[in-house]
Amino acid sequence: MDFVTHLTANNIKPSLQRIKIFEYLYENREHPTVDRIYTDLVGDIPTLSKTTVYNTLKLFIDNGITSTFTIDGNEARYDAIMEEHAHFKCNNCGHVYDVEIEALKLKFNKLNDFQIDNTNIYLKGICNKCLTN
Amino acid sequence: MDFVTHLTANNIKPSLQRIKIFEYLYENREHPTVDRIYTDLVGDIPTLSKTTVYNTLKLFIDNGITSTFTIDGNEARYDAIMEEHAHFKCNNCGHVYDVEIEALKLKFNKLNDFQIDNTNIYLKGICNKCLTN
DNA sequence: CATAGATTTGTAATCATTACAATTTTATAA
DNA sequence: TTATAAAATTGTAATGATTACAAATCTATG
Repeated sequence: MDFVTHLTANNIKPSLQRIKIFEYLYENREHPTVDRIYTDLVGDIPTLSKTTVYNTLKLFIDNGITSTFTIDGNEARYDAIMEEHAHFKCNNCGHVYDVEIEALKLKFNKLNDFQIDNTNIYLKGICNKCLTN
Repeated sequence: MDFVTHLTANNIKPSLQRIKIFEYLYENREHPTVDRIYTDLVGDIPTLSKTTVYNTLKLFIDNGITSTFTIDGNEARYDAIMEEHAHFKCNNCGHVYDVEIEALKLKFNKLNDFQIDNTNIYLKGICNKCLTN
């Protein structure tokens, strides 16, 4: 993945901050919060501002290379992966898993006359690791 | 629906505030926010405090007679209906629809070894009314 | 090199939610 | 009934994520 090319291809001028933030999102699949992104990157980019992180993520979302969702209505979380998938949060260990969903379109066929642009699925429960321990 | 009985049956002492708030939720299926609930009820109960609305909704949720979800990660919304259903928000008119989902369990069978306690599905797009106008 | 425009930054404001202590109400016991 | 404890309600202040905004910095172009 060439981040500069990816940004440019999506009409985003590849500044240092933008490259680093997208790189972080792409390599860190833990659905980081703004605070986490900022904390982890400010070592690399000492002048980094949290506002820049917000601005940049908004830009990414507007240009379709990042998605956002919230867990329990708290802080927003970000994801560079655009393939549609669900999230599962373990109520025991707190980890958030990505969950593949294949028959997504099929399921909501009853909404024939609705145009579904965006699907957000968020599951909660206990993960397999916690269940077997 | 006898609200006093319903509250009592769920281990909630039926105070005036609790009855009124649950009644409001039950009769108003527009997924109201805390602010909306407060604003609409403070006429009835002039001493009502927004903190009470928060406390009461938390109590309802803990006792399983109300569910909560968020739209676009903004304010929390509340729902007295406990049957599992999805929400669809029209990006044009802003209305939030309830969407029935039948094969809910089926869909996530791949997560065989995960225990799914809670499913939250949130769709966005354009509703049929807006499409035909 | 100079200037305009874009980007980044820091600070202050906003807004939903929570913490917490005081007040009021309700239930229980003498 | 009255006194007292417990529960519920309330108001105010604090928290924390996000946004607004203006100043500072950087980049590209003539």
